[in-house]
Amino acid sequence: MTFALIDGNSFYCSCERLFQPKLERRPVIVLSNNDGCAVARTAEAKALGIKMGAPYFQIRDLCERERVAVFSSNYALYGDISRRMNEVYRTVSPNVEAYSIDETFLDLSGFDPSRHEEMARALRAQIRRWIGIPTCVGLGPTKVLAKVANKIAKGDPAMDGVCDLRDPVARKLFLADVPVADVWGVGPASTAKLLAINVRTAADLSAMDFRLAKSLLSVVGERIVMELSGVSCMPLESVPPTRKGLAVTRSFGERITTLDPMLEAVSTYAARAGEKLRRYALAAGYMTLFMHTSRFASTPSYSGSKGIEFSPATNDSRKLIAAAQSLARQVWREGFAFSKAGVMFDDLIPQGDVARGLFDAPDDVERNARLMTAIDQINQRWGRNAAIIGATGLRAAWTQKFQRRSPSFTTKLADLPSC
DNA sequence: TCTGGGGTCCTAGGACCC
DNA sequence: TCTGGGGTCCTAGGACCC
Repeated sequence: MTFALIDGNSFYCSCERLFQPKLERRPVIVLSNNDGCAVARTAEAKALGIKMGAPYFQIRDLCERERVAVFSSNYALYGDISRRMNEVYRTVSPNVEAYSIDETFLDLSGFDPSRHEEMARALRAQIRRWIGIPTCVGLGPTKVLAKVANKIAKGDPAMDGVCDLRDPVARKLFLADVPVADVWGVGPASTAKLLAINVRTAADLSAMDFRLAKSLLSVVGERIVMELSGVSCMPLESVPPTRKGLAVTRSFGERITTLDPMLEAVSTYAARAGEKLRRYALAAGYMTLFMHTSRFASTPSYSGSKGIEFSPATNDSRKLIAAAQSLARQVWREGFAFSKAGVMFDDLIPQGDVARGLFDAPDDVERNARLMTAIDQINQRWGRNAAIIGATGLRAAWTQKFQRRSPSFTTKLADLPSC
């Protein structure tokens, strides 16, 4: 087996640079929703000491002083660029797994092994030329090793964007320099356990007795050890598995202290979740609503949630909104400043499998589905919120802040770049 | 006083990912 | 003043069964 993992360098930042080439050498960061934290940083920004997840208010002065270009996140743009990159990958091989918005695994096993590295370099050059995004590629006999290889390529400019860990001898040397915390699947809790028994590097971990790994880190750890030692046990998933849950949750732009705006917010989230469900042709059998105060605030804290079953399962926004409002009234407590709320859906089934409710006339089911389709089409054509269902909110104080959003260069006609 | 030995299913919570 | 928004998988433990 040979896996390649290709991903965009500082992906969100690179997307922002695409249309503003003058940013090419400047530090760039992209903020999370609500302009909360730094979630993407270019090499120049990392060099300034800006950490992943750093709250923006803590680094604002630094950013101004160092002329860091700061952007609110623009997921419409990043999603569109991501889609184009995957189109290019698929011209190389149909055996492609789009793992995340900026990472894709390719299975190169069908090609001549002596050409794998050359293919990786060619693909990288092609993405740079056609789409403009700089990338790195990791090659390995397993997914975990391809991930490690990719990380090594990122950290060492001398590798020119490609690291090949297929050869076991070379691999041993490379892995000895990789901290165990940098291995895919090894988080803070596992790192602490491993360091406690003196397993410090990826090489140490790959040499670990896999029964010990299992007792310490469960089957997840066992799999990682096997993959690191070159035994593939994580197959390429070219068909995405059916999703199990779906959520719409948001922090508020301003704290919510009264019930009405809360009802408005959760109704809006429920409507958005309805759109998502219909886009995937799914219906939900269970809904959970939650709201909580800020975990950073010193004011009184409260966190509450409550669920409700839908029988039959539904994706009708009006039912979702009614349920969200009813749950929100039950969870609501006076006297708190809420910072976030959300709706989550489980027990998802294909829309076509929904049993008709006992009291629904056959025509109703059809009619309701047509109404939802119509709303979705209007919103798709005329923009989100062109058609809304009563009680969902639009420009309220609680909506999020995106003060530094770039234009939607590729997905909105009005934002098309001009010269 | 002594009080079996399995199964299965479900859920909550932890850990990890980007 | 200001701290994201999604997901998945695994395990432990309780409920329940015979």
